[in-house]
Amino acid sequence: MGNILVEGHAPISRSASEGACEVIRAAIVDGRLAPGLRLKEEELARELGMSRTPVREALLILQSEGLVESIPRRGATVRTYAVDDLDDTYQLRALLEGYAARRAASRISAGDVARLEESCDRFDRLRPADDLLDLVKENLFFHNVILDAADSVRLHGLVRKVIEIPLVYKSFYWYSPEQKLISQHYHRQLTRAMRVGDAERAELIMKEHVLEARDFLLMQLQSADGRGAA
Amino acid sequence: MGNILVEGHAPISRSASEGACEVIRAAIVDGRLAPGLRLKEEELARELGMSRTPVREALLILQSEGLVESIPRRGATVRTYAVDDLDDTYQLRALLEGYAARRAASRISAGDVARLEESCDRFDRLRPADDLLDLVKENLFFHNVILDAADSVRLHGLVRKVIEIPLVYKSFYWYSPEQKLISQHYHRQLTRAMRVGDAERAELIMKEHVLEARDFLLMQLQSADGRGAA
DNA sequence: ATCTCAAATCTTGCATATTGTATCCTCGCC
DNA sequence: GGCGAGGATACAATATGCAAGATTTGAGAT
Repeated sequence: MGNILVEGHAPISRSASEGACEVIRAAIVDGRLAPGLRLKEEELARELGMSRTPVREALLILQSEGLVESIPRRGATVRTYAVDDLDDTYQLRALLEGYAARRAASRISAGDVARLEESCDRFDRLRPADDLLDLVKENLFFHNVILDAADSVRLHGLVRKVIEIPLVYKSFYWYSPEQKLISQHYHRQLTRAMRVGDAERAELIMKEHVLEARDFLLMQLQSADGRGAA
Repeated sequence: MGNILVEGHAPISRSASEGACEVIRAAIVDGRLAPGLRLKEEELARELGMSRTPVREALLILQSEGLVESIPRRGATVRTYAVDDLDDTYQLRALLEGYAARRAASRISAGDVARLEESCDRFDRLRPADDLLDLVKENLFFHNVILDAADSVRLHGLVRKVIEIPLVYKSFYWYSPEQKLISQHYHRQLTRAMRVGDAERAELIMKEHVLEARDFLLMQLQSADGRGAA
């Protein structure tokens, strides 16, 4: 690998381990490190300009986050997901994010509602043709505001654990302009439910929103032929 | 600490890190390592008969599991829970275990139903006076069977992350014979719902079961005076 | 007697060395 | 010519060593 890890921005993090963890996580999530790729400690250490120890620690953390699989004595690889797994994951995500939306609806501040509306506006203006990553990020931002408004550190952690999945498995979604429109709609509806504090409705919409994303994703993956694991 | 870590049974685990992890986790969960206690790498390493490296890795894993807190350059401590935190945790547990019960009801095998019934029988025979730990473990076993029957690795992982809380915070529950009777009842009802495959009912009962546990626990903690964090 | 500042000590964080194990390759044997 | 044993190799797992940072303790001053 040709030093795809080191990006422009300076390493803000205090400890080398955390730095390594962030860099590797980012690389996995946005696809620079492809699922299934072998992660050799020494190689990563060399690229990151540190010794193997902090790399080991980073891999350990990523493993417990579920982004990395590690076979004893054989090293670590970027986790691959089977279709079943994705199904499972998205159902959990629907459950948890639905709950988050319900909680958020009765706690959210006016400021956060405004933030949601701004996000919707930005979302409207984005074109899939422009940059897929922007869409993904805006979507993430929207969901994050709700998650924060739910005001439960534990819930936040759990959801993160469930939604942090390599981009490969997500970007399919946004290729379709109709899907983007539908998401736009759901985001607007969610924002409305939040504004008026309708918790039940918020939960319902969020669940459906996530489950539709799952359906679409699974459809894409299946039609992209029978190879379940990517 | 006077070697409270090394228990009788031989270390089955292959790697030293995993072994350390299991031993320390067990010690935390069943209270031999009290919440708030400082965990010094060298001390643990000495007691476990290994070097600091695997201990470090174990602590890292336990940290991501939420059982230990670690301040950079200041070391790790056994995590303490505030009352708010417990509330939060139990609500999530209700959500997740409720979902698990729902899934399990429509998938569970006859063998697992039998296992649930046996667990109920054993539970009936236990007296709080005997050994609190037995009660806690039997309860854990019951919930685990359902969790397994839900047949979702991810869900299992999430629940584990949420229910693995030092025993200190749980044992209160069983001090009261009435609470034990009520739990017994819910376990029986859950088993019945599982047997007939009533998913909605199973979810409902499980949620109520967990939420009542929360209520009782919070009541106990609050009446045990205002010291929220133990 | 108490407060403050500094040195000594303790502890973590990272690096490097060593060991152990699994895989692969090669050479000899069948 | 194919197959298996033994060695070479690559890599992870653990140990050890060293430096930087935090905490504590003690001496001096107020």
